[in-house]
Amino acid sequence: MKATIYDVAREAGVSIAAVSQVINGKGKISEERRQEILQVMERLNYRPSVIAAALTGKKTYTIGLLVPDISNPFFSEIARAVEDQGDHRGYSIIMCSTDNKMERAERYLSLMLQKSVDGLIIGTGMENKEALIKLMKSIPVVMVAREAETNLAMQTVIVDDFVGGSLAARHFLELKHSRVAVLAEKATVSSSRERIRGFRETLVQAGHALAESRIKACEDDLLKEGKEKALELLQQPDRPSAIFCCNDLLAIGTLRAAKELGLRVPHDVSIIGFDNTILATVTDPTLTTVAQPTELMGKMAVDSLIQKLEGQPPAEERVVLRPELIIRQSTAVKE
Amino acid sequence: MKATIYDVAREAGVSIAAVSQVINGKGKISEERRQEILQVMERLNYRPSVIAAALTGKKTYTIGLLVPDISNPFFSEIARAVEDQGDHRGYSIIMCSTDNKMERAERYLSLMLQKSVDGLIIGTGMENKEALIKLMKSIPVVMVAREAETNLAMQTVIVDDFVGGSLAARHFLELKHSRVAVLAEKATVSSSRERIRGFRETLVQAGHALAESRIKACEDDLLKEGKEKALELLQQPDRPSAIFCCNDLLAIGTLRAAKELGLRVPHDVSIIGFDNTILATVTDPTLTTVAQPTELMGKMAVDSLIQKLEGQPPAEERVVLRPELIIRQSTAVKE
DNA sequence: TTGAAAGCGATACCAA
DNA sequence: TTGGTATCGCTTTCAA
Repeated sequence: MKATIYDVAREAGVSIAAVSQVINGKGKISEERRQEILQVMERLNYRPSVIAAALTGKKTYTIGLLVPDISNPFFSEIARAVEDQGDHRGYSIIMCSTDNKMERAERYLSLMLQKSVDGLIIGTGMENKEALIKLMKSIPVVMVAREAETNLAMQTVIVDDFVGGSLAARHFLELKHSRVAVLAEKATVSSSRERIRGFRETLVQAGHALAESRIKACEDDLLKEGKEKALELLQQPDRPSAIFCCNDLLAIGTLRAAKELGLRVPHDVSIIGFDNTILATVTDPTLTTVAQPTELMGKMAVDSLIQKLEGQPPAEERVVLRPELIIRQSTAVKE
Repeated sequence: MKATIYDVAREAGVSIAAVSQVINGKGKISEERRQEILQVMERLNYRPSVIAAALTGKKTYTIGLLVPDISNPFFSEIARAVEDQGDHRGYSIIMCSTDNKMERAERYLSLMLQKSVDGLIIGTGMENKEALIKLMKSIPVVMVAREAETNLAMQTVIVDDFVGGSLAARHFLELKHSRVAVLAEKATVSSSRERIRGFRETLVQAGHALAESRIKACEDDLLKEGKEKALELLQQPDRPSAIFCCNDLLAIGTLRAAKELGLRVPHDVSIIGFDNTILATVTDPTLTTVAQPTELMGKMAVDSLIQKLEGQPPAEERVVLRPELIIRQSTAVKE
């Protein structure tokens, strides 16, 4: 069996209180006793139980991370950054893929609460405002890469999606594309909405319109549905000469649709993605995409959460990072 | 504050024991009382604390998952499968990226033990045999996608890496390539070793050799180092006409190296990857690769672990799945 | 069928 | 400085 604090105390001939003190480095203890106890701990290969400590009010040093899908490269990159910074600060990460399903998200949230995680990093939509508000009363939360759907004050680390969409539109305009379309995630995904808004507004300012029929949204399997919807867009009368995709996965679906229709990218149709995941660098052609500072976002989210956990003065509430357009081969001047 | 079992008991006018019984559905309780208590629990929005329950000997319903890197698509796909099946069976997943560093792995392991996870799924190398043996005495472990480096009996869900390497070699041979090279992960990674062994053996049986100088290994950043080492291989005198890469990331590095040298794939050099991640489907050209049944592996690892946790008769100890060669565009008959 | 009480492993307060 | 002890929230005998 694993050694407990009692075993250590007995072996060392002291009280458990003494042992607890050396574990936590608090209280007064003679250096002599401390060393003795330390040795016994070593000998017994003793490791204090986080569970037991948590029961007395200490933290579990565990953070819950909610994302739509850990196997989506964007989120696995976020997850890696979160894990690294968490580890660095002494916290472990429990991962939860919600598939953008509110039901899954809520089940996971309730579970995280039961498991007494110290805090939550949420990178998935939270449509249920009330649930979020209630949640925040019981546990510190920071949003990452997604906006909270409430007007509640809450820590958020995000990229400026509006600007991101605008960047994409401007690039298309510079390349003389005005007959454009958008492939997005479903409307409940806040980041997609903002990206579209930025995209459209920039278009409108330049005197162009973006009809609703030129926007298609995908529910679930981004790759598969993305291709299907892209196929629809590319077969519309007066085919768009450029498509803005709200993430790299969708852009790949579009790439495939174009190929299937015998359209050349960027010659016949230009494509812009979003996220700048590893995928964007390996496709054929490589993807012009709007980059998010993934690593930084993960790191800042963790720091922001831990700051809250440790009761330090909250830092900036909203951190809005700048997206950046990475121009590769999937975009070109309109023929 | 969160409601506790005491709150429920008081509100319902019963003892905490009674409440505990309805939580766990054990013991004898009149249906009437049960309903009353259930209602109070509902009203107080009571959720039993996993922490407290765990302290009394129950499980934490948490599994630790160790992989080299959660942002490597192969492992994020495994992770997703593990998470889904875990969730399905009522378990949460704590993720740990080890970067194939024994030091990180051991730190994480000790941490998982302190956090009282119920079991471990290990998908990263465990070079330290003794540590592994000791580990297995204190907690159920199943290996996934990696062989344990001990002769200890342990649950393992793996693909036949030897056959995988052999599949690659056979494909090259059929395409008349005999001047071949290998790009691998470092020698401590068991899967790479086996793949190379299978590759070489098949080559040898066909009367060809594979010189040590034709094998390069990467330590860390697979993409970056992969490209560097591939560059070296492709600049050797008597340049290899085909390269077998031990995973898709390395294959992409090789693709880049080839491009940098102005070599066309597959015209000038054929490339085979391993894993069949999403990456293999989007590259230019798309990658011929050896596929692993990722989803199945994740699922089986979880089932196997939970079976152990729940003290059921252990199923098969070693599950060896068959890899499959997926032929795409990165391989062709030698000129 | 119900409840009192003894742990589980650690923390922290209070005496000594 | 040290140690005794109540406590955290829950499970589990064991009597009643």
